[in-house]
Amino acid sequence: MSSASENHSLTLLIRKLESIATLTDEERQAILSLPSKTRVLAPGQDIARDGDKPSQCCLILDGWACRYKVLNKGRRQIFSFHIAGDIPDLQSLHLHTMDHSLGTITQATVAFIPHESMRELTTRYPGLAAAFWRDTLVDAAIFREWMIGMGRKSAFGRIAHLFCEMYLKLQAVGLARGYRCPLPITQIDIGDALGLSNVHVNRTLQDIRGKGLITLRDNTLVIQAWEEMIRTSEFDPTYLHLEKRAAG
Amino acid sequence: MSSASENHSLTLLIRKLESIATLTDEERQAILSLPSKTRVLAPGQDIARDGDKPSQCCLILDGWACRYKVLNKGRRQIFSFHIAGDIPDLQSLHLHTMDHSLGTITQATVAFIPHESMRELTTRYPGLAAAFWRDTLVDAAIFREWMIGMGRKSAFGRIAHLFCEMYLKLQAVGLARGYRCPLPITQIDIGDALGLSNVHVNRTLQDIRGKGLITLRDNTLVIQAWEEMIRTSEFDPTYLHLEKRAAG
DNA sequence: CGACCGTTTGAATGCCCTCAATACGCGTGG
DNA sequence: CCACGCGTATTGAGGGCATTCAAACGGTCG
Repeated sequence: MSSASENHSLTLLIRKLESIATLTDEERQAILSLPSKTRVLAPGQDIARDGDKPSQCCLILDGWACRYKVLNKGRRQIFSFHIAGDIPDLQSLHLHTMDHSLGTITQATVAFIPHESMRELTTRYPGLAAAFWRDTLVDAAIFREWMIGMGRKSAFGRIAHLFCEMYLKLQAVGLARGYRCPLPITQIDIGDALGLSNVHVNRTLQDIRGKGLITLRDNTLVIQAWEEMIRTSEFDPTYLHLEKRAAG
Repeated sequence: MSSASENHSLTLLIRKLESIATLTDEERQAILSLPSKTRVLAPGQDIARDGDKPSQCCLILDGWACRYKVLNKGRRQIFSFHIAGDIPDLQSLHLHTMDHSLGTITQATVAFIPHESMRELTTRYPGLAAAFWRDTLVDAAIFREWMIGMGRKSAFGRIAHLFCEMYLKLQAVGLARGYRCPLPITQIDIGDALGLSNVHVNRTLQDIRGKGLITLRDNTLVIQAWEEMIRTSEFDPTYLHLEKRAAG
């Protein structure tokens, strides 16, 4: 939590924003001077809960998180998975009441940034406001793509599509290469994200594995047949709006 | 298309923004001086298509539109329905390539505003940028709610939830009252929005009607048992983030 | 009137769910 | 060091919600 290490944390934010926008030196400097507090959170810990009115937002530095909502009878819907560089509750800057929860999946390191500072920053630097705005728009684009899956695709297509998406997202921030990436989520998580039962996720995974398209062991996913995966899942990366390649 | 009528059009935009934010006189004036061209579009006409790179965005003045994407074998997913006051392709301001299409459902009157003008406006007035940003965030919140439906709710719950949502959205802009609202969409549209076949939508509608919860005739929806509707569909309006009531 | 689109109904199928039990992996504690 | 607990993964069986295919009905428009 020293000033030095906090600046280092915010470098990750700069890198993320530069993967979707062009920043001036002044804007970069402004980001580095954001106040932030870094915390290490245990797996399965909530960062913000449905109904909360947060006064800060969080930048994920390491580990995985997800946004979700719990319904009655224990049903759960996961809306998104988040990795290093993401600000999963950026929306709370302008939607003051949380309409869902945000929690860690793995142990995670996160940096908290006060809303007040973010508001000053975006008011002063319209270019940064646009970059952050864009980030939330990509978020929404991913929601739409998941809607397609849940509305119109088979379990096979949904799971394959999710794997392609996560691989590209991780690759974009240098956390994946060679069709290999970490995937520290359970089959229950996958089911809750895609609207499937854990039983059916299991059977479908066996199907995908059996066709030789992927391997998935020890929280590591290897996509062995990329072309076939994107074909059967109708995956088109346009919606991720990855205009530039981040450094690996 | 006279200057006078265009200013009148933009009054609707001011009213919409004031339902989610507070504007200064200067900001209101700035919106009124936006250039715009008004067009009347036929039903089923595309405003922007998947893959397009629009240079303007559109404000709906009258009629209904929807965002959607077509997959192979004629499958279609509708992401959202839009009514007067909405700017359904506002995202194109910062995501330059359309990852889905936008089209009319009914005959519709829309005002087109150049991206360039929107960018100047949001750069100059951070408060307006925040208001527009907030609008896209509410959009995303609605996506999340639809994901819950498609992932975890029955056809009955999904349809009932959609009806509650559309009623409140219409009420917020003065287009509905007394649990009665226009609903100019086909059962096919409902199915494509909620991930159901038109056949099952039809049977489920009969079920909902049979229970005396609604009537739906001549493109008019009447919610006869609001409490029961929100209970069975687990509808909680928080996600719409309607902080203020717009004038009726 | 005929064409067309949306609605309605029937029948058969199927994808996925629920319930249930077993197996596996891992960390904790005896 | 092994037993135990716990969460996850796996397998089996049965059932249900929703789908697909098909056909008939109804309203609107040219």
